[in-house]
Amino acid sequence: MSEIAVRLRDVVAASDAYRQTTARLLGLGVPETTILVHLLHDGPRTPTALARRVGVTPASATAQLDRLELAGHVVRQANPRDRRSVLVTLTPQGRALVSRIFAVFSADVARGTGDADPATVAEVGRILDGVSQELERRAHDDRGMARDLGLHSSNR
Amino acid sequence: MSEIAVRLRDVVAASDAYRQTTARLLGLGVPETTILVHLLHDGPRTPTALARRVGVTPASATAQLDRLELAGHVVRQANPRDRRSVLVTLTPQGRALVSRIFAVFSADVARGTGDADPATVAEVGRILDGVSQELERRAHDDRGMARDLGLHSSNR
DNA sequence: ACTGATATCTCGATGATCGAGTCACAAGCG
DNA sequence: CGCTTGTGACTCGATCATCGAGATATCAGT
Repeated sequence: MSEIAVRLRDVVAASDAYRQTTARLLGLGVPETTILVHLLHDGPRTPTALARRVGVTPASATAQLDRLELAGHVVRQANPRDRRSVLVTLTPQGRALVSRIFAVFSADVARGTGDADPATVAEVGRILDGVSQELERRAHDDRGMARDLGLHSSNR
Repeated sequence: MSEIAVRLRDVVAASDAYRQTTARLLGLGVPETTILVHLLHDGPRTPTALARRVGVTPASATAQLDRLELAGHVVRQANPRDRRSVLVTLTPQGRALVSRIFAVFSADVARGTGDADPATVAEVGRILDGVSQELERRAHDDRGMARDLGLHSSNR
């Protein structure tokens, strides 16, 4: 149980280093690269939604998207459903780039998992899914987190 | 195989949000909190070693350690083995704080794993261990990463 | 002793990020 | 239909963390 937590800590630390290296080699920032990956898997999104996903303010997302757009990786399109908002979509070039990024990551992960049998791999996937959902849920539960961390005062 | 990579992406994304929330509630930055966790599990370390672990320059580590020291979470001690360097160690208060942080994280992870049987959990731990080692190794292999990402130009 | 490498810190400058304010549009109300 | 409230994106000024380079001290090997 705590075994898994320790391993996860190491995986997250390794992922940090991995993402930094990837972003540096591509000449991008880590948040920008994270945005690209989210766009690949989630489809077109508004700047505000991306900002929430990456954990920055919408003001920062504007600047990051400016950089990505200047580099030709994304474009802003009008949102037919809501004329206030903008849909950020990957360009073919951006899609090709992030596909390559994720393919390399997938290959590295597969190399790391070794030769586990498919049933075990499926089980691991199920467990990881539960963990990510729980962590995501907790990350937005300020009240509960503050309580469990032993903080009496509420916000900021 | 790619199944695991997708799950890991979600786990890392959730961890990002989780760490941001934790740091914010504690009145610390994410890098500072990361330093505390590393100190808990790895024992006293030099500023340079911590900087490498967290992925910042030693100059930034100096400022982060200043903040942590000011808050009373760590102290700098002379290194008997090398008088150039400094050993950063947790204060009792800092140790208590980061223990609480990790205990909460562990509980959340355990809640996320659900009621998997011990054998499966052990297998998951083994696989995660392999993945973190592979990612760590790759993160420091600029040459190979650049090649696999399809970049001809070498450095920076 | 000397040389090159390493560790830490300081300092100035750069740059990203944030908060507040602005404008445009949406949705719900009477 | 007007009116009000809420939401989305952007701009701007200011702040703050981070970086690169330099200075100092120490180590290790010749």
